[in-house]
Amino acid sequence: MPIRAVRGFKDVLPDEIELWHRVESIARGVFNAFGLKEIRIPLLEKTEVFARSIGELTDIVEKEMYTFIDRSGDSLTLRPEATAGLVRAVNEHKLFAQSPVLKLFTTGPMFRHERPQKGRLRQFHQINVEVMGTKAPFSDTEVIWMAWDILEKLGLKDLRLEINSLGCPACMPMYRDNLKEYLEGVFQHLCPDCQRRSKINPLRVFDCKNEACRKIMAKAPLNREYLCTECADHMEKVLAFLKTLDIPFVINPYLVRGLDYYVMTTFEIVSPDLGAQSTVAAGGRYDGLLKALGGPDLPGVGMAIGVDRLLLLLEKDKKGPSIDLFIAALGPKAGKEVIPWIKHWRRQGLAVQMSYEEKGLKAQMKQAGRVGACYVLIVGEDELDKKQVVVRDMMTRDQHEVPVDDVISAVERLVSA
RNA sequence: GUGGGCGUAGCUCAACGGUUAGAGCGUCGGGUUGUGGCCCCGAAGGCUGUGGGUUCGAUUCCCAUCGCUCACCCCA
Repeated sequence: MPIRAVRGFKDVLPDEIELWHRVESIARGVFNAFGLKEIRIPLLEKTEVFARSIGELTDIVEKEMYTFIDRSGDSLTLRPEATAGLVRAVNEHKLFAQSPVLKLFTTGPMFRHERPQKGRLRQFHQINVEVMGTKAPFSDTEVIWMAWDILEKLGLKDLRLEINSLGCPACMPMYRDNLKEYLEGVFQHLCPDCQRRSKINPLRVFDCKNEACRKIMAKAPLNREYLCTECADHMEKVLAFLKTLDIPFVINPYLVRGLDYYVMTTFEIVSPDLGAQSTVAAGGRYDGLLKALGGPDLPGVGMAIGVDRLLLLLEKDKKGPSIDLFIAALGPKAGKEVIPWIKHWRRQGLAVQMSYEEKGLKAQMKQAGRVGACYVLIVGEDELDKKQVVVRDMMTRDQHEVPVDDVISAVERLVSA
């Protein structure tokens, strides 16, 4: 049995890499337009970074983290998400002292020990955006806008933006208490799952697929009735900006985030083509997070795009590899003669290949075709005797002779044309 | 963690319980002794995931195990 990759960890093979580059380059373009700067942070953090921010009682912290004790006895964790570590970094380097508003992005792998399924890997990749230092509703909208823009530029169809306000520390507890009270009243009528949920994460009961639970929850109190005027006002402005930008949305009063630090605006962008794990991008506001990690009381809003899920939605276009020039050298003498030329062309940045093995011309032509060579240079004993080499255009199948002394510039002219 | 589906060539898949487990694609070679793609011919490539059991005989049926996958849960 050959050694396999770890469960839930996937290789990105050469055939797929072009898609990754496409996603990354479009995202970078958008971030540049929105004035974001990139930050790169470690994959490993002290466990408390996540425990204190995500929430001790969340599934992520309770049963999904890759946590271990290292050789010096510290409890470390492979990051299950980016925001906590990023906020830690911002705090540690006092980046908020440089400018009142920080607009940052980062990309990379996250790790959660879940059962793998479609759109859910144990190592998965996110593109993260964080805007810190402002409570302005427009910053919420801008974060959503970036996610929407990237997905749209990638040509995704049928996306749905769902949005909700969770309320702030002033009004959220009021709603939670009321909901809990309601759930306690109907407790024995709920399914076992919901009985559990009602204690741990009461909002999740709204998501239950059980018919009886749904009926019960249809009469449950809704959070929008409990939003304080500040939160309601904030939400209204965020939505108004979305309308101005022609970004369609639906309000989903049951939308919850799985991380404790979220307040007020929360959103998801879902695709109908993804199966059960349909969220391509999601995010929200986390005003208390910096403070919770021992920093100043600065607000923040952010989002994450699930890159692996996004890639499931993109068409793989199968245009194979392509290089500028393939050199078919026949015989050991030609093989040697050609090396200084290759050195020169590669220095110029041309993509040049030749066969490692001494093979017949037919085999080399075949290889040239496979690697997608635009031109083939045929160099054999005959050519060297005549001081002429043959240049073949693989598209038109035309070929002509070029003097050996002129070959370097002749090829450069052809390729640049 | 729980449940369903599936494990046969590098890939996609065939094979009523019955000879030597096949095909397409890909790879390599030949047809063309120095010219790619199309065509024709040929070759290499398999412990049928693994271990037990039933049977005269198992890729096929049963059990276990491992892996993949989808869903629950949860989330990007």
